[in-house]
Amino acid sequence: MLSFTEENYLKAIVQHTLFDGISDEVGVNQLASTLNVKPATASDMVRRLKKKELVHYERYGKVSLTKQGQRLGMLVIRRHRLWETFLYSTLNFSWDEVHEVAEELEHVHSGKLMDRLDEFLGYPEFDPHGEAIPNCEGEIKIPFRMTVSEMSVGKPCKVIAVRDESVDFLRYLDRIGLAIGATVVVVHREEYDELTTLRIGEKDTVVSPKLTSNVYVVCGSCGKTKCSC
Amino acid sequence: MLSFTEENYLKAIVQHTLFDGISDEVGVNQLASTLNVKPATASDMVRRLKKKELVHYERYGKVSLTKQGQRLGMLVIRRHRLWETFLYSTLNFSWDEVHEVAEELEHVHSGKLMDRLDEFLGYPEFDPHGEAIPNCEGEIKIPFRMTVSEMSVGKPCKVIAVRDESVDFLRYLDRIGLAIGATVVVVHREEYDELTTLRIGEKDTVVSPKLTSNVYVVCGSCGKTKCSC
DNA sequence: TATAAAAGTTAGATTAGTCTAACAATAATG
DNA sequence: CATTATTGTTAGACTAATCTAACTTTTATA
Repeated sequence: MLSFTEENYLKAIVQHTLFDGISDEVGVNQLASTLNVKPATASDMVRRLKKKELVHYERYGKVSLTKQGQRLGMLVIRRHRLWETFLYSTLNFSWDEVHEVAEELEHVHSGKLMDRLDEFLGYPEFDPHGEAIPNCEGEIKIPFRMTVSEMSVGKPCKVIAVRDESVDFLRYLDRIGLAIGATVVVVHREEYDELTTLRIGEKDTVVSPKLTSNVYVVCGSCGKTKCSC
Repeated sequence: MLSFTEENYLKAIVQHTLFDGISDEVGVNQLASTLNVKPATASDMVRRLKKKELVHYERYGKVSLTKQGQRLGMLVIRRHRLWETFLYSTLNFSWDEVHEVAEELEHVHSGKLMDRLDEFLGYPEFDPHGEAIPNCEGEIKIPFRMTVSEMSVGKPCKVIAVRDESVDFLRYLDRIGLAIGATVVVVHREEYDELTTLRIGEKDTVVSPKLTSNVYVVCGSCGKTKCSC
């Protein structure tokens, strides 16, 4: 049985290698900073995960997941996302409240519980932030996704998910009317300071690259990520 | 914020002092044995709980709860019993499966979550074992209860709760048809070996004092614990 | 009431997870 | 390519929760 800490490390490694996927490996310092621990701590822990055959790792090298490590990490994420969905759809939490509570619920180790909850929720495909929910084997289809920052000017597109789950970010989106399913158009992109003017509904809002790079969209006409509309 | 361990100690002290209530204090060894730790461990821990002002305690003395300790212990029990009810009524777990999972869920610290869950469940008064659920202040009406072992011969009575939540015990009850709400009659009580013959529905079953002392009942005619029917 | 049994404590060790401070290896850059 | 910056490691210390082994206090009983 994995400890909370071990599960959090695996989850963080999945995020860096599978999801934010520039590379399938991650550095110890990077890991330390996502987990809010000092590099020394992460360095120790990575060696412990290696001994348990959950990660591949060599001294001064990068960290990547073994088959088993990936499976277990994905199951933590499955639990997290199913609980978020439950809190949002069944208990009427708002989308900025669910993450924090799910951080605790995700460590409850009962496969049966998660399968029953999944059934109760009607086998949802996505959590309240639009992220896909892994199946009970820890498998998931990771779609190639586009952010608003990569979207060409004038082309309507539809919001399908958000990457950042922080309360501040999600409340900000609520304020400017940006929700999952909303249609947005990049009205203007200022090269000088990278600010983007976004049309959401009827209203134009100027947003930062920090925002645009955290909102995933598909083409508004064909619904695909890569299209020629 | 309390640790899992601290919460488990408080819960155990509540069980011994408030619920199994012969006395409002409990010994260190007794505590150690319910928590499956060595006396030395419990002795240390009790001193830590005292420093946090959760228990009253003096060297070589007994342990009892402070106001705060009792409140926090009762809230753990509230969470446990609400989750049990959720697992049983919403996710269709059987009554012998709920306890184990609830042991993990009870440590999720979110008052809002519990209040919303309570609302979702329709403010249940009792968990699947017939035990009362404390309110969000940690308060509860502890009824004076009678067990089958105290019931007089020939008098029909109704099962309202069970004390033991172990899988073995609950499956045994299922097998002999003894459920919450069932009517039972003590047909015969053998003084020599304390075995009791119980009529459950149409069938007579011989049971031990271990069983009879773990099943709570009320009078079958008037529904009260103390009656003159 | 003296002694044995039960209950409880203390000292010293262990493991998981964390830290700081000093050091070492690798990568980036003038 | 030498120097600096970044990244990662090691050593030593700390806390929470546990253990064993030896010891002490309280309680029960012969």
